[in-house]
Amino acid sequence: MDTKEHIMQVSMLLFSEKGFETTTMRDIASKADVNLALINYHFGSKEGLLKNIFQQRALNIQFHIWEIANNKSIDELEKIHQIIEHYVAKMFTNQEFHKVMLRELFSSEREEVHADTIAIFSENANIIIEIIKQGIKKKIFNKVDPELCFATIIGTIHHLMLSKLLRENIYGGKEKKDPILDPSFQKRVTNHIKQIIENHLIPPLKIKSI
Amino acid sequence: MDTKEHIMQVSMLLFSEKGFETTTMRDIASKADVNLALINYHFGSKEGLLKNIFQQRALNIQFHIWEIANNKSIDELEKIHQIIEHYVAKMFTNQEFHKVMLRELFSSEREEVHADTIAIFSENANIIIEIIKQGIKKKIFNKVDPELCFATIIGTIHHLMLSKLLRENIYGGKEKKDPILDPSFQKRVTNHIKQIIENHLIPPLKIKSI
Amino acid sequence: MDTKEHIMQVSMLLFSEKGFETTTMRDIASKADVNLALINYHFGSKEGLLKNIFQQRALNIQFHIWEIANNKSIDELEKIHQIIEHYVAKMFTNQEFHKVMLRELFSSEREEVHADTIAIFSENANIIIEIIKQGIKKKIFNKVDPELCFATIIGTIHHLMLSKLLRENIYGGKEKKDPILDPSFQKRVTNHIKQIIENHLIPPLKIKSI
Amino acid sequence: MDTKEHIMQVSMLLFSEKGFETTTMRDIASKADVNLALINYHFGSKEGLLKNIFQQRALNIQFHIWEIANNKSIDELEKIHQIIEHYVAKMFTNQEFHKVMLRELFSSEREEVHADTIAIFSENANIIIEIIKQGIKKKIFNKVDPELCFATIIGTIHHLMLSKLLRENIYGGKEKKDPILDPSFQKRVTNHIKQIIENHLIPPLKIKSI
DNA sequence: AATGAATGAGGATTCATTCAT
DNA sequence: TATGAATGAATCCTCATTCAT
Repeated sequence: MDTKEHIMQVSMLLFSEKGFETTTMRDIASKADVNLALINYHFGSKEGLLKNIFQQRALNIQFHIWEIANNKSIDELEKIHQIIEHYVAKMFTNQEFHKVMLRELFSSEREEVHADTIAIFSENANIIIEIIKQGIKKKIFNKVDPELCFATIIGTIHHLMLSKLLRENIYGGKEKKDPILDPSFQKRVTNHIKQIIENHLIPPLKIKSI
Repeated sequence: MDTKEHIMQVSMLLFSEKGFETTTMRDIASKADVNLALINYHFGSKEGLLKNIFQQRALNIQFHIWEIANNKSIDELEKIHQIIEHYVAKMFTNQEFHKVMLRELFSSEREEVHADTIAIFSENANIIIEIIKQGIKKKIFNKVDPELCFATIIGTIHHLMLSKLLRENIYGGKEKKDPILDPSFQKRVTNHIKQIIENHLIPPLKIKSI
Repeated sequence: MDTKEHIMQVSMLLFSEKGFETTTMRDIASKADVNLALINYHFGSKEGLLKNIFQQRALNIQFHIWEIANNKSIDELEKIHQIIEHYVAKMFTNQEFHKVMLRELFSSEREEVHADTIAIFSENANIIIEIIKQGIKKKIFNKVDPELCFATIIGTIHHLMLSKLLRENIYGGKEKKDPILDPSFQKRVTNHIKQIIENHLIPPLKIKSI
Repeated sequence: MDTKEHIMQVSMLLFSEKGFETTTMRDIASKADVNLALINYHFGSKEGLLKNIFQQRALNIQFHIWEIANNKSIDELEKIHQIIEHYVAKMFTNQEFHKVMLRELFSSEREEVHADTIAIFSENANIIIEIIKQGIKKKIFNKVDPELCFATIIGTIHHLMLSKLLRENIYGGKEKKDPILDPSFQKRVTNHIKQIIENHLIPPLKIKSI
């Protein structure tokens, strides 16, 4: 269905901009230029629409993380690096969807969607946490706090998704321009996270002697 | 006015639990056990109520950060440490208010409130960023990315405020118990952020030679 | 058309269970397992479907009453008896249709259908009323109220069609079981109406002794 | 509340004319000349309005029947006569309410209301049935079918409530005028039911001999 | 300061129906 | 004959707000 996909695109945009409750069915219908009743025809309800959006997208995020984790030809540090790169890239290119997802992670209003989102999210978290634990076991990594390392990685990225105005003010430089679409900003963020995590994980130069 | 304060307390709780749009005036009136019309009488409107909550609370956060920044008897690293400690403590003890604030940081629906929140937030951000820049200038710190260091500090903390269910799943240990009220968790978080930031700011090779 | 007939059967069942307005086209389509648009294709509209159901069924009820009325080999009392028997039998075996009919008799919403139903019904009423008048004229019957005798006959039967729950409560005995499908209940009802009407129509003093 | 009572009056009229589902909240609001939202304010929902109407009225019907049943100074036949008189009078003067009630007796859509109505109705039925059983035991009455005697009494009355058009056609005489407001018709109905029931209950052959 | 009643705008959803194929 | 998509009108209800007291 072309129309169905179109409605999902439009509503994802609106949900990401205005939030779920603030976006009305009329908003969606008018922006997508379809009949109001058609949305209910295709998705059953407003919440059904949201669930549909999630089902379609949520899984493929998970898949790539899993692939990285199971790549036997790279070590734990490289895995973490690749995951960071992947996460940042996904968030920056799929902003709308990830804003919607972040909203549902935050808000527990739509219980079912909330629980589902948390479930997917937790699985990814555990993959990353396990990699770190493995690195510690192998003594490649310091004895860090694996869960909170995850919190730092994902928290840093999420923080940058919070608000356009915030990005303009803090990360937009002198011109206060939203850097989200600037590819060099994406690189800057990736590097920062990689380095701060590496500096924390890897023992800082133990045997520097003559 | 005792009643006024009572309404603000109750509504802050509700806003933090259910979000601003989902919380109705009737919810507030019934939970606060006051007449519906009285809320409008005191605060003018629902949004007026929100603004009132912010005005009352937002400033004193700012004040303490500013105080730390201007404490001439401590160096930049110590300033960063104290700020991290302060932030974590505030967030954990004032959960409700900070959830509401985080929501308004995220959502741009109520433009004025959003802008005000961002403004306050940005000021705090700049204070911290300036400290880091100062540290770099003094060559106490590495040449890190000051803005993104702030993103990491605040992002890590905010991530832990996102959702009770998330905390239970990822940070709740085997019993999956929300650790937010556990004082040792607060300590754990503080230490993690302090260390990860320190490892990143301070040149790894300090005295490691003969 | 097999499909057409099938749709009518299914919709009659639904109309009798839930009423006309409460039954939706979707209900019918899904229960009959046909496409929604097909119903409109065949019957023009929801009301068209109802009319079709009536046209198909209503006439043959009338016919039999008329036949009994014109049977010259039986007297008026016997005619009344046969009509009672016929009515009760029809109502009990064709419950669904008669519930729909009773509904339309009661509700004047769909004016045309209501008027048609009343028209058919009134004709039958008049046939019965005429028989009673004839009996009075012939002095076989007492000087009763012919119209209200009809009201009693038909009212008693209709009362038993009102509600399953009512039948269970009042006529279901100790086990509160709906007696409508029990053939002995049908006999009991027939006998009761026959007797009460006979006791009223026929002069009580039959065996004048010395 | 005067307004509340007014809304109930108006909606009872509309429900009796058009039925519950066909009557819209807008119909009620406009006919009662009140704001649409006010109805929900007072009654919570459309069904709440219906329930309110029932609660207010249903009980006092029951009370009078019970009083008659427990009057020790009159015999069973007199009790039946008084009940018939009472029922007919109530139905004719409170047409609207009784039409609404009859509708809910018939329709099982609003389950709770249906069950409540049946419950009240069944209680009244049992009072009457018990009187008849008592009469049979005392050998004042014939061995009739007590439940179906009740069906006849109430069925005859209900039949006359079914439809204005029906009354005009069958009971309206030559001018086809709805006799419901004609007091002589009420008397005629009362007498008919009294007689037909008496003829059935009381042994026909009393002392008719020399 | 406080209240119960009332309001108007707007919410999601459901409905019978129609269209294009 | 049959269908999936689409439509417009109408449904009940909820909301923040205001009014009179």
